[in-house]
Amino acid sequence: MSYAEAQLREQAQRVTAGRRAVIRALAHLGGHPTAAQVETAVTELSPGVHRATVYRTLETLATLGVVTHVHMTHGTTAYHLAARTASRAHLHARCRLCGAVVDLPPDLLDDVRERVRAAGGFEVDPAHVALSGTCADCTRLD
Amino acid sequence: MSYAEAQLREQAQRVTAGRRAVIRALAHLGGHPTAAQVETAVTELSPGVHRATVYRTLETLATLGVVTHVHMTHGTTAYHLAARTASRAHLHARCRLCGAVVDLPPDLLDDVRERVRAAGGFEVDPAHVALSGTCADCTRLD
DNA sequence: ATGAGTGCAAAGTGTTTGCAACTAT
DNA sequence: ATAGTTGCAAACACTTTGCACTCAT
Repeated sequence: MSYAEAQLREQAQRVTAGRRAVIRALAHLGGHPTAAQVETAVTELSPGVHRATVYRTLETLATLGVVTHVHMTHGTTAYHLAARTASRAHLHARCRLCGAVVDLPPDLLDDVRERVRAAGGFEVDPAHVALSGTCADCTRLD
Repeated sequence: MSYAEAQLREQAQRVTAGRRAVIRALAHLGGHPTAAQVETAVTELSPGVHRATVYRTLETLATLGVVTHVHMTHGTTAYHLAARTASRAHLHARCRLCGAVVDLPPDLLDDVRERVRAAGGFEVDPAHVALSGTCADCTRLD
C-alpha cells in the first residue's frame, strides 16, 4: 500500500479505484505534471477512469494534503504527491523559455516573508507559486 | 496623446483604433485587470473592437514593453500600462482568499535572486509572477 | 445500508486560429 | 502601395456541472 493511500485511510477517506489511479499516475510521472498531464497518464495507466474524476480527485487530495499543488506561470497548476517529511518540501521556479521546473530550498523566502509581514501584514505563502525566470541552460543560450 | 501611444510611435508601431481602445481601457481600469476584464472594458468603452483584437493587442503591447503582465495564482494573467519610470515598477502579491493584489517594493527579491543565481545559475525574474498568500484583512478573519 | 465517489455528457471559461478585408503609414 | 491589423466565426484546451448510479465502508 502506498504512503499516499495510507494517508487517505488515516483520515478515514475512501480508497477507490479512481484515487488509486491518480496516485499511481502521480508516482509514475514524477516531477510537476499539470492536471491535464495527470489526466492523460491516468487514461493510459488505468483506462476507464473518467476525466472529471481526475480533476475532482486532484482537488480532494490537495485539500487532504496528500498532494501538493503549485501555480505556474502561464496559467497551469502543477501537482505532486506531498513530501513525506517537511524536510523534503521545496519551492519551485519555472524557466520561462524551456518550461523546466527547478526545486529551491524551502527556506529561501523566509526573510522576504518576514519583511512583507512587517511592512503590511500580508502573509506570503512561498510554496504556492513558482517563481519565474530563466534556467542556467537557457540563460547561456541567450 | 497618451504616453503609451507615444511609446508606440517611437517604436514605429501603428496606432490603430483597437490599440487606442486597449490602452484607454487599461488606463480607465487601473489596478491589475486580467485579459478578460480588459476585454469587457474595451467592449464597453469602445464597442466594435473585437475580442481577438484585445488579446492580440495585449500580447503585442507586452512584447513592446508598453504594458506589463504578471502571472497570478489560479491561472490568470494581469496587465497594466508599463510604469513610466523604473522607480514606479513594483512586484505583486495576490491574496488567495479575496483576490486583492498588493504592490511590493521592487527590490524585495534582490537577495533571493542573488542566492538562486549563485546556487544554480537560475535567473529569477521577480516581477513576472505574483507571490501568493493572504492579505492582512483575510488573515485577521481566519 | 448509506453516503461518498463515479461516469457520462454537456456546457462552461478564457483564449487562439485562418482567412479575407481593411487601414495606418 | 504594402505591410501590418482587424473582424469574424469557429475551434481550441482545459475544467466544471447536474444527475443517476455504484461501491467502499
